[in-house]
Amino acid sequence: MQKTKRLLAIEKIIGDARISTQDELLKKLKGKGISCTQATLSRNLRQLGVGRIPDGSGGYRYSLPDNVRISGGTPVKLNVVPVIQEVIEAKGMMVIKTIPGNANNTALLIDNAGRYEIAGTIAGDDTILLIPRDGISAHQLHSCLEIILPGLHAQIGKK
Amino acid sequence: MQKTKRLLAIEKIIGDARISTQDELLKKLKGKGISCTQATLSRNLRQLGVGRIPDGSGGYRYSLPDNVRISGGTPVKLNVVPVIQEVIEAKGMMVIKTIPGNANNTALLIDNAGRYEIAGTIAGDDTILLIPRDGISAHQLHSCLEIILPGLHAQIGKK
DNA sequence: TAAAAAAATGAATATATTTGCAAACAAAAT
DNA sequence: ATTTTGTTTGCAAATATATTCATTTTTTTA
Repeated sequence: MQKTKRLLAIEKIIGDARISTQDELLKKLKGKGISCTQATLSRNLRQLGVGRIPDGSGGYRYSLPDNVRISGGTPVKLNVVPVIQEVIEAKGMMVIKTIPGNANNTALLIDNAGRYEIAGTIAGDDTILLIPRDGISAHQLHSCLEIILPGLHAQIGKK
Repeated sequence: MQKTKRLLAIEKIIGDARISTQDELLKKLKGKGISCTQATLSRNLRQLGVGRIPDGSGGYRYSLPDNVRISGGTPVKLNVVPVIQEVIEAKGMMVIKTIPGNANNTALLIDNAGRYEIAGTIAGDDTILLIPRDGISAHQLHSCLEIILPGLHAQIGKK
């Protein structure tokens, strides 16, 4: 599944650099060993919800949707991350433990991110089952979660 | 100064309707007695900081920058808005009543919007206290809430 | 108020993005 | 394993958007 990898790479690039045309993005991808046509990028960008907005200095830049913005974007969601206690992989899925009563909040946040990689979530009181789409690797899933909850892994288990 | 009037009209139209091309916008403007060429719109849109983002259903729509978004901006978040029952002002703060068990979800959503106007929120089971920053007027607070939860006021109390 | 400078505009054109369609590929069903 | 169904992709064409240049309009300055 080449597409998944490409989608992730696109988000990474757009989050990190100021990209103003699809051809520019195309070259960056090539630099990472990923190749496709501009037409495909057009479709992918739409699927990812990536917008094109004035950059304030006469040009345009592509911009991740609000709930996916990575680096220079929105700050870490401090209210949410601390509620997560543990992340466990099982059966190709992911089990997320939260402090009591917070599974729903957190699952909602994950759902709202609208990630391609995630087929769905089921939340109890303090446990979420996160079901990845077929073909998504554990690594990809981790990257994806890290995007939704920046700093997640660094914080788990720390007090 | 024809331009100023046009810029204002553009913001209004884009805030209220789902516009997906500049030609479409051109026609709406004509309907309001304002006429210019597509080239001018292209320049104006950039100047206004208006972006073009996927609308979630296969198309694109123009979108006001975050700090200008007015009425019909982002689509209603169906998971959350229907849970709000009532909004009451008290002591310069705002009390939001939800259906039972949903105060946390909703407060979380508000917190995540990362609005400057809001100093913080406290949520019980079905009630949220929203504390505005000093110097924020009731009107500003309302506008701000309307941005986070578009259509909020229109929906309260209905059904 | 007239002259000079700056900003705004339209027409035409260049550039960029999206889409229809057919082929390649992958997944599901038989 | 083979057929069927659905998804992804590239190519070429269609649309949409941005820009150049000449001109007009507005603002500033003298």
